[in-house]
Amino acid sequence: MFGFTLDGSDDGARAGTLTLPHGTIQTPCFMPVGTRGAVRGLHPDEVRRAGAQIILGNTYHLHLRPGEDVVATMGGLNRFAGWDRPMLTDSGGFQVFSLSAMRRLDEDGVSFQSHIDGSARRLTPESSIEIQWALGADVAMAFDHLIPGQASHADALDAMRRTHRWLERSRQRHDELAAGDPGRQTLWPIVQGGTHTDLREASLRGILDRGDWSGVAIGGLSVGEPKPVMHRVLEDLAPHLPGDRPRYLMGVGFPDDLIEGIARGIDLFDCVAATRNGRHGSAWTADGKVNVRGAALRVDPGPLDADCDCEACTRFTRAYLRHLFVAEEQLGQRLVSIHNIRFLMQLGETARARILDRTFHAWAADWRRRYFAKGTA
RNA sequence: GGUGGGGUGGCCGAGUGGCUAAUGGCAGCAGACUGUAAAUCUGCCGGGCUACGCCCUACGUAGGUUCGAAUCCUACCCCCACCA
Repeated sequence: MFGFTLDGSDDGARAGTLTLPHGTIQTPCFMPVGTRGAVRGLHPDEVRRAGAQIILGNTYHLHLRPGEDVVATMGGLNRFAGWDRPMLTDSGGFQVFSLSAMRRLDEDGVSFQSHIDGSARRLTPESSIEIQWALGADVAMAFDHLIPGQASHADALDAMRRTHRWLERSRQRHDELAAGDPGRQTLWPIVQGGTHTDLREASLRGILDRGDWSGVAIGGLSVGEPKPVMHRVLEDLAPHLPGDRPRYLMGVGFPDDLIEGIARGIDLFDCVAATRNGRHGSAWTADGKVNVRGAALRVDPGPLDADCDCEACTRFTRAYLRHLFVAEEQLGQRLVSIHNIRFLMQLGETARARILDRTFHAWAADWRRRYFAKGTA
């Protein structure tokens, strides 16, 4: 039910096939984020046509609204959201980080003050797993503690150890729930440890000591640390990660992050930037970023990205997309979101092909040169 | 024709003697965004410079009062409301 086969590799870069209850996924692959059970602004068919193979949901947000009981009653997250392919739910661990101003952390778990109505909400490793089980995604994530990229060794150590303890509890609860239905959902652990090599390795060791996981996630990156540091962490980790399991770099990234991640053995990515930046009028192209609201596009008859096959690029001009943004028509936000998702999906698809014919690194070098040439990325 | 109100930077609109190149908002321009508290946020926005400072031009027009005026006075032009 949960499998991963390596279809090919090219000096560290990997191409694989991940099997999940709702379908298979060809990697490397970007996963669009649908925090509240919807990829912001988009119809599931649009997300699918952009090439998405799997999307995310979020434990904290779906727990607050509509509540996992509602989702479970309505047949689970897939049916509820009209998405019949694989899904993954984040544990709420990221909200411990992003909502740090309105939560209190203790050893047992985290107490939030709801960002919606101020009410008290509590997440523990056990409750996060219970919520995720009720939501019913193919992959559940362990409840982790991530910290800013500048965190000290001491703080990173503390958070890493807590993540270990919480992983133990997450796994136990998940085992209990999955005992009666082992093919329903798998649980993935998350490597923490900040920017510190010894902690990253210790984190991974602690994870591998605690079970035989069907996938391993790397978290706590792209949270304020310089990009070269993230690259170094990935390089530190690569030799120690199980070769026959998918590797998921959480919360990353931008196009160049996908290239760098893939080059260092990452198989899966997720990031809100494709849709958020899309809504904000920033589009990715092979030649770097394009500010869709910019005056330069006023009468530009060309497509956003000449090499892209998305619904925005094959049908509309840059001038029209700019007009939609200037006029604040929602269609603009949707089209650029679609484009950005498609752009990252295409990146994964092309990288996969290049890995399989073992020309990935040369291709990546060309890609970087072109992407950064104009200095807009 | 009379009475009253008003004319401020691309637009709307504060400001009623110095701290005003002039609050705000809009429009315009540029930028940010990485497991989504984000259809959000930030910066610029009269002109010119040997620019973290200086110089010019500016609050309907023309004069005047004053050390100093968008702010006070006079005349004129225009707009609005009401009365004839």
